[in-house]
Amino acid sequence: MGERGLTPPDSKLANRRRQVGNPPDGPVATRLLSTAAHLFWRQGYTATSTRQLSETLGVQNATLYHHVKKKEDLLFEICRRALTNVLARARADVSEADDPRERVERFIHGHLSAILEDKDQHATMLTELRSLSVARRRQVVSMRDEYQDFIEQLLQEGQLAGIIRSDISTKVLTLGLLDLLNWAIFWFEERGELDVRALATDFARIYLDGASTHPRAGEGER
Amino acid sequence: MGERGLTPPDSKLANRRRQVGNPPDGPVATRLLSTAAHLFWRQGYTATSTRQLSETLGVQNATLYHHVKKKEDLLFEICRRALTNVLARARADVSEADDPRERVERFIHGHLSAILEDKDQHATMLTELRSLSVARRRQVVSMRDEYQDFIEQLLQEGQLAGIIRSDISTKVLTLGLLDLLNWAIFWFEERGELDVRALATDFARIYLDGASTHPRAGEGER
DNA sequence: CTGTCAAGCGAGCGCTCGCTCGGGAGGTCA
DNA sequence: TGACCTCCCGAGCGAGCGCTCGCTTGACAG
Repeated sequence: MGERGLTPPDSKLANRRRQVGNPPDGPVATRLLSTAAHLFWRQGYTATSTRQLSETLGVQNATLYHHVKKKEDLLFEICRRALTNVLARARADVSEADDPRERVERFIHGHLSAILEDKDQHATMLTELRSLSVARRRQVVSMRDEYQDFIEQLLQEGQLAGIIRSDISTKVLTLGLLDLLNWAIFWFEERGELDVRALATDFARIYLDGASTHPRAGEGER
Repeated sequence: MGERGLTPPDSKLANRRRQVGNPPDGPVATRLLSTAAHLFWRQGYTATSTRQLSETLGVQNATLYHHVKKKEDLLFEICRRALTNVLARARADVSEADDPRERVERFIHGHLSAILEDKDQHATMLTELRSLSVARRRQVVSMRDEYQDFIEQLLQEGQLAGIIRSDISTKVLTLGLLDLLNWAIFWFEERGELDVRALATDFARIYLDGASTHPRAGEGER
């Protein structure tokens, strides 16, 4: 747009910008993915132009293409990292406990922390999958399936141990849990009255013990 | 907006189109919103061009603009209808019962049915809000808030009646429930082994009674 | 028979998109 | 010194975007 008027025609432009610290600062390469994720999440992938991205980074549009081959590469890498992160976090947290119920609780805390502490990345992965090419989408989906299998296994362990109900299929239990957790990303506020740990505790209670008081209506007192 | 398209007294217009051998059939005005919603949901709002939309409808791109003033009008109308629908459905279903727990169960069934039976429209509303202009987004968000208040009230009734736990804030209980229900839209398959009613029953069980087996010795009581 | 109007058309305007090109500045190292 | 590399730049290409234009067609009311 009107950015031509902001930057004087100066050959030492790059140097000067680095000294003065015009944009956010730090090498472009390190800020690239997080900046892209931020814009993609706020505006959507297709609605974010490479020009806006480079402007936010404080470089020319052409410079972007020194670091990346295509715009889509950014989205792909964001999705890949998001899933790698959350899987690593979940595995680590779950492995810290032996009790089946505690393992589920730890998963809930780990998953929620992972996605809410890097909302841009994870939200982009959750909402912009369809903008990837078929081949790459397949790749990401298979990573997502792997993650889903991990949770399914976790819940199945619980079923076998008798602490997770078996009258609902593991699949529905898994997808329901992911629904509950993932989409807090849409409304959770870092600065709100609720912190991540408290929310995770509440969600663990709702998911495991239910929103109703106990014992269940229809069984016993009323 | 596209309110004008209440279907003219079906003339030989459809005939003419049928003779020429053009696509799906029926007056453009009646297919406009559902076709748009379908494309928006599959590909995203920004990624769907007006040319692709008109091509799907079997008309020239210019004709589209006889029915609609701007592309964004379509998105706005889709969001408005989605929220009007789901609110009407929830109100109707809930009012059929007096028992607080049964009211919540009916809400779950009604909400899930409403969104899964018109996935295109509701999914578009859920995922493409950010593409609306500020003023219109505000309008849709306030409709959404109204709906959320309705649910919050429903759950609060339950809390007062003593059948919904009070150690978790009504807000979190509401948002958790909406998370659980809404995002089934991403993975639910019409043709799958699970039908909407069965899924709603499972989700009602998970939400109200929890995924763990009962009773939980010692805690969770209130 | 005529005037009005919804519905649709082909062409194309002004603009932005993703991406490319040839080249320059500065650092490293033989 | 000079060959090479990384990082960045200004300029701009072809394509596609949302949207508008002047015009035609067929149904129908007076």
